[in-house]
Amino acid sequence: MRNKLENRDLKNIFLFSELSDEELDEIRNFSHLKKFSIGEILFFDSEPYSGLYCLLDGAVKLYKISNEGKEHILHLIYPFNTFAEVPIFENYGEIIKDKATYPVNAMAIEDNTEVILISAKHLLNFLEINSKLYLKMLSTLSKRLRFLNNHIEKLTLLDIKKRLSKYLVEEFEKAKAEKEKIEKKKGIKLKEINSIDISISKNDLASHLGTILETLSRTFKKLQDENIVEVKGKKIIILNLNKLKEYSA
Amino acid sequence: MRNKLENRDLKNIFLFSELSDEELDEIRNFSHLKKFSIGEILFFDSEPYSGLYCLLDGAVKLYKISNEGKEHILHLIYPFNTFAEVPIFENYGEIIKDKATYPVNAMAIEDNTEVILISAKHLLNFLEINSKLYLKMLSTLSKRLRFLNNHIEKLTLLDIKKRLSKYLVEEFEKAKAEKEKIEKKKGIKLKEINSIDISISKNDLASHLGTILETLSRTFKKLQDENIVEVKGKKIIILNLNKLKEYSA
DNA sequence: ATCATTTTTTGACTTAAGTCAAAGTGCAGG
DNA sequence: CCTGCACTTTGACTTAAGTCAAAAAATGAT
Repeated sequence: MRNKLENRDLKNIFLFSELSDEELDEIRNFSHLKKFSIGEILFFDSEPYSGLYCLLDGAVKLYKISNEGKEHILHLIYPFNTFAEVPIFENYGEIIKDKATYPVNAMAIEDNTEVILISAKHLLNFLEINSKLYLKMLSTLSKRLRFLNNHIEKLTLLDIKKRLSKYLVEEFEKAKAEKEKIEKKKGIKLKEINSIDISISKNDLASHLGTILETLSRTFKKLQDENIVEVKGKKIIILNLNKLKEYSA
Repeated sequence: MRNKLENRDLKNIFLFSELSDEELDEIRNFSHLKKFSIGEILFFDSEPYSGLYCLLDGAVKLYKISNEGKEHILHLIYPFNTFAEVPIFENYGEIIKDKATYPVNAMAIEDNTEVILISAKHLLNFLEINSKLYLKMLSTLSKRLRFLNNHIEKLTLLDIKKRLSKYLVEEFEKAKAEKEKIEKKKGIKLKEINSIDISISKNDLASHLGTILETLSRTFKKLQDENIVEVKGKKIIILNLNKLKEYSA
């Protein structure tokens, strides 16, 4: 629980990771901390743009909603990632005219979600002087582009069983990488990972995979019937990783 | 038909539009012209990355293919646009190690498609010295991100009738904007536009809208039966723009 | 523990879109 | 102006996924 924004909060953010304390002080001058409870809206799409967000704690979903109320989650954001950068650069110059809008809706999906809101105008000025940050920003946007590419590929070319399989494999790899990172850092050996903890609601997972809760439930059941996974609420035990990889290929 | 790359070719490209002749000469030093016939592949996804492309003439589709051979077109590229920028910045540093790959497949969809291939390493060096280009690059990527956002929104939240309606409205608006641009430039008055010429094959259009040819055909028929459009081969006459906009909202 | 509320699963049914095959149309080249 | 090939439309059928409703399970407060 933060009451005040500190430099060490900013240090964790890729974009700012190599800045000096003086530079971080400057960033803090045009940033401020905001807190949200689960379900609260950070911003709506089409809302006038106010600035870049960094997530410090909790989780945020970036999503679109159709006229009929159908939702699709484009991104799930976890701590130390930035989001809503696009309007800063899209029509540079226009941001000054306050005509820019957010490209998506953003909602906190955990309690005690803490974010920093960074003024777009000030950041743009800061970047101009600290041009080494441009490459970091370009890297962030490029990675996001590749992510969306892959996301579209999954949505349009794979059926739901394959999409879910792929999601599970990816989450599993992430968890393994995380484990190895901790092992290296602390020099200890942790026990082998054989399951995934789904941190979001099943509803949100369905929406991210481009389907609905019922279909997700049935798809989990299929994988379970084939002895590929075992579903224990939000814990998914991986029984046959190879088969899962086969499906997601 | 170009035999040699000239500075005036580069002038039309947003990224290079404000460079001096000396700077353009430099760019040309690490770029070269390539020509493709319809159906020829510029690059495959997963192929080692060689550099950024700019389209000078013709048209290119950027697409993904599933194991089963299903295709989805993510982008249609028209002259003076750049593509395949992502790998340059994604993991900066890694590009030197030649490990980067293209994120999509690219195929020429018109004869006499002419592109420039710009060496990634050299461009990266050039940008470092001409850092004013960073913002242009950020703008390009940001626009592409918004485009992909909208693309995903359409694919996941709209049915095919709405997707086609939206596509038609967008193409119509584009054609009108183009007309007005010419009118302003030449100071003349052109006759009102009431139709769209679809420049790509119906198959490619279907693939871009996330469907197949037969479904596209049936959907055109529905719009025609409602007296909203009239389909004359590749010419789509817009009979009721308001209704079309209503559908695509 | 018990009850109420939320979340998840299951069942029966509908529907949008895909598949496969055949018929129709148009257009390029001789 | 024909002929052949490619593109497009139409028809009959299948299928994956969505809808609606009810049952079951999990969660959490008292």
